[in-house]
Amino acid sequence: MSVKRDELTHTALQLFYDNGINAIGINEILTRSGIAKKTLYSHFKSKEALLLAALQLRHEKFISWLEENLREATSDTDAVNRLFGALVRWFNDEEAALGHFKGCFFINTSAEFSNDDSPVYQFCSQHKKRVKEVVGRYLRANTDTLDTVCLLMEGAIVTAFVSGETEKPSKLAVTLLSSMLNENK
Amino acid sequence: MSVKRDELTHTALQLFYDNGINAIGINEILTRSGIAKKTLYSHFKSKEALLLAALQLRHEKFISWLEENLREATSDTDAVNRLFGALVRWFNDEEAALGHFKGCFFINTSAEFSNDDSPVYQFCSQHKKRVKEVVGRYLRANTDTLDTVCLLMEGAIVTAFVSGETEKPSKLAVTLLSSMLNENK
DNA sequence: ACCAAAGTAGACCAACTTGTCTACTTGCAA
DNA sequence: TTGCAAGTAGACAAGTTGGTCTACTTTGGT
Repeated sequence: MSVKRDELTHTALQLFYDNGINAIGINEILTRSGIAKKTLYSHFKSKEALLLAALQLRHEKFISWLEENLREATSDTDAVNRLFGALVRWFNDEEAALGHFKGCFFINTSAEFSNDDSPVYQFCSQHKKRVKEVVGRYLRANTDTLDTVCLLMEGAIVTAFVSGETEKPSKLAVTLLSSMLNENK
Repeated sequence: MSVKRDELTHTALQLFYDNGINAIGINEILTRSGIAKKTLYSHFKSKEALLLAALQLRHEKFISWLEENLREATSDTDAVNRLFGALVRWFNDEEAALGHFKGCFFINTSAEFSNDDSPVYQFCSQHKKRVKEVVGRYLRANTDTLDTVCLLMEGAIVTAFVSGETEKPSKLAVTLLSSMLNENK
């Protein structure tokens, strides 16, 4: 695809993630990226279309980051350790691939587009499903365990974001899941 | 205080919670409440001041709802049951006191005011602390257990909001916490 | 009955919103 | 070399934003 299109999507993602969608106008994205308005509207039919592209980009970044961190997991316990270890690094801005931590872009965006049949909300919802699928691929345990892992993950992300607790929740999650996994052996 | 002030705060809370802060203009709040602009600005010095009042109102509503649901708890396990039972009812719009479920107002608002030293963000952060305090008052268990309860609670709220899963996460949380509480006996 | 406080309606302001359009300039391929 | 797609700058439209202000009306306590 076009390089300008990519630049726009990147800039949009950065600004949207940092400030929220409604707080950022199209003009700011243009100034920041140094691209003309006409060019933007030749690639995207509206601000919402640009937002969807930004969400797609973030989705891809997040999924590959996740996959990279789980790829070499040797057991369920190991996978859980790797997952929450990676999350803690993300919360502490030590994961360059994800940028400065500002919570989950999809949760944040849902808050501004919470209408059930908005494509934006649906994309966010879908993203969460996909994340669960990826995590599930690295867990031999049953579905309940997978659901629990994801539940704790959401909790950890939100707690890191609004309470600034970047370490403890993940530690608790790991010990909890470890004992859960050992039981079922 | 003034009745007009209260009406404004109520209307603002409803609209802000349903649509997000930046998506709602002052004029919409005025039309919906049938109150004049001058009156608004005689009670609040800015939109942000009105938002803070709405947050305060929601905070009070939420805390008393929580307290009412936990008040008669007879044990830690019972408290956990009551807590997650109440949450599920909230997710399913069966708790009139909290209105139509749209996730956690404080998480949602943080997404739009994520600057660390914004008073809005700080209020949201504080709210979470207070919630933990209240829950803690009904748990004899140690701090780690309290933290775990809150972690699972955040996870359940977010999952209900973006994935529409209103029952299962809470069920999982309850069984998890039950076995945790029995162990430590 | 009176008067001040508190309300009303809505004009107005300057800045900003998304999106369209014109007119001009590049860079590249046939 | 020509021609065209893809870019540029930015004026412009039409509407919305938060907030101020004037002029008028209602209300409740003494």
